[in-house]
Amino acid sequence: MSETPKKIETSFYRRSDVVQISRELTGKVLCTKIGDEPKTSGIIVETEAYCGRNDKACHANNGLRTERTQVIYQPGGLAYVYLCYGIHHLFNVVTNVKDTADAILVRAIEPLEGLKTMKKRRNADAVSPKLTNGPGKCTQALGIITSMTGTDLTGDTIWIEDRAKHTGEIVSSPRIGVDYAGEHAKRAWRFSIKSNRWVSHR
DNA sequence: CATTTGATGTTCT
DNA sequence: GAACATCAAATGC
Repeated sequence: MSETPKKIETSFYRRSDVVQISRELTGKVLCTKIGDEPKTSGIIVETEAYCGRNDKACHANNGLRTERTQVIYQPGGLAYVYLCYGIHHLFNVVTNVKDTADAILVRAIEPLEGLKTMKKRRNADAVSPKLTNGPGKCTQALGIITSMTGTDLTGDTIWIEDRAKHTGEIVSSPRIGVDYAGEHAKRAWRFSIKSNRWVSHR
């Protein structure tokens, strides 16, 4: 009667509606297995959608194609990890087909497996919301770093599982930290699980 | 409590 | 040289 963890496959990521995928991603389980360390995982409780076309908040807005953003143009199902403010590694899921620059930022998770390892990586002595309730904290707890950009999410380093687990109502709200995007910053493309204590707050 | 500020490094102009 | 999808510690009530 165990739940059968099912790894999400490529077809899930390659659909065209990044906002819809972003919504569906909440409640799924993000997992990592880095080197010899134990598997770590957590329920995705907060995501944000970024669309390459006509979205100023996206790094690859308006066809901007650089060394950093090229992975977003790859077919869906890859990881896009980049360094923010010189310190934090932010993890995104690349979606849609080749040459379309859509991606989803994972902003917060609810710790599930490998708690001891995550605490060690975060240099924390207790499991509390502080452990993973922000995009930079998630990646640190899961051991994700920028060199993992381009990692295939159907591989055995970073992947996402679909467990039919009850989570909660999904609510949408404006994206965070993208005020520079003008009108586009107001788009309600952030999805989170209602009343979940692991969701980030501003 | 709320608000401010320093840390930090890669990317792009 | 400026900007940046952030965090934690310090300061001000």
